[in-house]
Amino acid sequence: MARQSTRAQAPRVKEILAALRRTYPDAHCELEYSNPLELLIATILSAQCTDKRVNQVTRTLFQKYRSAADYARAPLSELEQAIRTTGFYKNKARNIQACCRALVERHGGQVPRTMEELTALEGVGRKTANVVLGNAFGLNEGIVVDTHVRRVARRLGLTRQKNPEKIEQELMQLVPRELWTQFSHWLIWHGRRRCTARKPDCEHCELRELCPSAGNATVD
DNA sequence: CTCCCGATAT
DNA sequence: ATATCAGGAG
Repeated sequence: MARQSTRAQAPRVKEILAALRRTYPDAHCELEYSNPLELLIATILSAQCTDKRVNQVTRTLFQKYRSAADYARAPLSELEQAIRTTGFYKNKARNIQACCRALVERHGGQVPRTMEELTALEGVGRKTANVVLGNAFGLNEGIVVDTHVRRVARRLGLTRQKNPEKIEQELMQLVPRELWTQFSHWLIWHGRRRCTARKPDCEHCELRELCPSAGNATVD
């Protein structure tokens, strides 16, 4: 049987967007930052780690390292220890340093504002680039597809894809561009508060009547 | 596909 | 004990 076209999905998508807006009117980036560089570093640290822990680490990290040059010249072992509790700390420390050295050498110590320049940085893929573009610069260049967006979008039947880039392409066809950044926040908030990975709370879910997985959210 | 990896909820 | 957490690179 044919899967539903994006055109056939359109009315249901509008209802889902309205319900998300109604349920999470204050959804926002929960990583704490005060400039684009801090958001870039926080997002690199957020891989397979809770925002809560990232914020715990960055609160002190951002006092010690204030510019790309600060990370670029720091002893690697010192950087590793400072971020150790976020996990994957050797990769993350190496990526942050290489990334910041590239910022100093190619971008005058500033964070670039294009997808191409961002994803050319070490440790920065489309997900991290979309977080920075959308939240630090207010640019809707794409849709953040993290573990929550992937799981919730699949459970809601908005995509059947598993590859994050294919999921992003399909979601971009379904959601108006001016909502891309908010849409990511809505799905992430929903993924954390209701549609959790291990024990989704379908009984109290505000999207229950719009969700094909309600009651048996077996999709990962 | 595998590897990287500590902290926490279940 | 084990799954999961705002992924990316080889």
